[in-house]
Amino acid sequence: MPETARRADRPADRSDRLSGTRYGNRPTMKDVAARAGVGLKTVSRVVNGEPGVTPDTERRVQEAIEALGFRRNDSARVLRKGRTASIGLVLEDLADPFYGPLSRAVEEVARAHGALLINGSSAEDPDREQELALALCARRVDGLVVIPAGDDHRYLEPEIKAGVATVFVDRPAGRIDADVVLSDNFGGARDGVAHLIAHGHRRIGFIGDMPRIHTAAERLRGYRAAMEDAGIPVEDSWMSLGVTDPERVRRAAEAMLSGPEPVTAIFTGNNRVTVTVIRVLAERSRPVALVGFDDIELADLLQPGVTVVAQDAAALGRTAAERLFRQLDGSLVGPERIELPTRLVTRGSGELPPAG
Amino acid sequence: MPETARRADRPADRSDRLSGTRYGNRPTMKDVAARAGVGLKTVSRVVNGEPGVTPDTERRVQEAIEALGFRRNDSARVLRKGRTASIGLVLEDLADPFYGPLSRAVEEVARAHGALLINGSSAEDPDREQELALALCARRVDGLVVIPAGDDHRYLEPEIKAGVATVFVDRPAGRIDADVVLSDNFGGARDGVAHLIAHGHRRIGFIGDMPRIHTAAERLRGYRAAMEDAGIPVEDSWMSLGVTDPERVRRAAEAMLSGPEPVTAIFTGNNRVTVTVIRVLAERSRPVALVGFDDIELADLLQPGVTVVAQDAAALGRTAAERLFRQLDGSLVGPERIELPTRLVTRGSGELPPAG
DNA sequence: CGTGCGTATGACAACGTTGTCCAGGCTCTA
DNA sequence: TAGAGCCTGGACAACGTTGTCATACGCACG
Repeated sequence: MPETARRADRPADRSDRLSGTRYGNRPTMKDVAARAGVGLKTVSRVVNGEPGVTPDTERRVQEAIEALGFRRNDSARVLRKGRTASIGLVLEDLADPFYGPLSRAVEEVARAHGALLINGSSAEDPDREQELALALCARRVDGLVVIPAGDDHRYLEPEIKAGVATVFVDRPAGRIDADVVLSDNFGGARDGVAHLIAHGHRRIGFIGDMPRIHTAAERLRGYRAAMEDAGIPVEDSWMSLGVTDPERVRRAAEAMLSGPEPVTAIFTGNNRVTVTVIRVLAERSRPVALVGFDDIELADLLQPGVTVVAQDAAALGRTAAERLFRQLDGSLVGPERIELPTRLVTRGSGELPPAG
Repeated sequence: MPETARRADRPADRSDRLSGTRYGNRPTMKDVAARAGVGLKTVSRVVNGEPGVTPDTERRVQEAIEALGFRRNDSARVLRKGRTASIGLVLEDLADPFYGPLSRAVEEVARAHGALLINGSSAEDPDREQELALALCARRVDGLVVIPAGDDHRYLEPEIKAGVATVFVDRPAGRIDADVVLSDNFGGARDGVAHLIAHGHRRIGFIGDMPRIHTAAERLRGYRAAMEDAGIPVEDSWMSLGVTDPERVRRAAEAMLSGPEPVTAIFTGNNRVTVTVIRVLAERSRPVALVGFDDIELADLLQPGVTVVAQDAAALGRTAAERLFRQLDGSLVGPERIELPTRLVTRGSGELPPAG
């Protein structure tokens, strides 16, 4: 059945919204032009605020637009103009409180540049990250902000070569040379652990994510560095890696808190781990010091307040997005790695002296 | 200067990325066809997995696609096909922890239907909401999930008429008839306040947002209803409306906790207010009961644990998105209002007996 | 009064894809 | 072996917009 016939026929078909292939007979510039009795291009001029239209003509066109409920089809516009004024954000999990502010910051920068934000969660799955990133490229986003889930981003090479501005955040890109914005994970962790050492701790536990994740590896490295700087040999039983789900974190924490020589302090490698460890410690009578990487909400209201190494998620997002738009300006020379400082926030749990 | 000339010229121009109007010479199906020595449509068939291509031809095409780094231009596809396989989400603030899970839930449903999610924050500004929603319509999203900031949505009428599926979440649409998915704000608040009354409280304070916001009004109504059911006359000094920024919440709370007849319990109208009130109460020696609307993270770890009326943000998002895709299926009859139940989570703060 | 110029307007092609339709070559059967 | 029918592949138009270019008109000036 030809398209045109379908348009006119069967207006009462109840599944019209879907089966009507086109956008339910949306008016086009041609329709507006016909109604206003002007040429197609004149409508285009009015819609885009281009000069060279008499006030009288403009008024007629505006009336027609109003009457028909016309709205410019940006798909066609994009096809013609080449740029979409939209950027993509691939993150790990929108529901994670860390990414809310980050995402919001990216959005604000995009908005300031007149661009929309399209985003999706990779759920920490490299394949899904790739699928998502390429889908965004197919939509011809002008740029891409990616929080890597995988560690090989060569699949983006053709896209970058084709002009898609790309910035990686939170974790570095894998096997390609690209802009990266990250927190000083190493320095932050080192400072946090040094803080515990400064308060007299020597047996300090570390619970973090798999070292295959860059941030986790860096934080572990910071832990080791601080211990080494203090001349404290690290025992294997103090470290628990690749552990994030609450049950395993709980077991790991309990393990290092038991035995003849339990740890007197714990450094946690991310917010989810921190929360679980707080629960474990709350059930114990003997006080254990705690410093966590990433801030958590209400950390100051707990007893004791939770000392953390805080990252500025919003600053990460903002910096990345700004860098992306500067790529689009063409005002950047080459890929760069930007590291943002972390901040140690002391609230009590990190200042507890060693017990036992 | 003609487009084609520009393409080829000045490859070394350092602002190439921007000034090159087109997508940096991206290969098209035509290019792939030429390289593979086949017709344009054959490439289209291969890309879309349509039948009618010999394995040998398909292989040649695939090789050409690989070699050129071709990626289908979805803008053109959308223009031709009419549907974009993307939906828009207009929410209040991505950084608000309430909207993270909601947004994520919408995304999951979209993904299950093969659609992408484009979103933006209205920052509680009706004009910005409208601007955003219409921008999404210009992109020809198939559907729109809106968390209203304003109370007049007639501007969406032409869009809805043109076939844009639309669902409002968390707050009802203003002045148009549309699908709405919300929490039982009235019932939840009433139950929460009744809970306090059941524990012996009579002088119960209420701190909430401006009643012009639907959810705030409903929660206030729930508060009043519970009090009335218990035969307790409400004094004006117990209620503080339109107060959300921390400083003013603090003053409001302190005011109702002072004087000759202070309240012995407080019901807070949303999570931000709850958090501030927790801080105020933490500084006081005399225990004051507290029930908050919206759950907050780590609420169970505080002393006492915070009793809340919890909404299921993810369920709101999921329900709305599913309803949206059912609109697109054409399997729905008319607009409907769906109310999801809330859940009272007792953790201690709401079970404190009246003091003084 | 004619020429020249500037401004308002419209005709037309192109953007990259997909749907329609037709041609040519093949197989299968009578 | 010829004709019918099927399968593969390609030519072409269309989607709605914008950039380019040509035209027509009005006005000032010589």
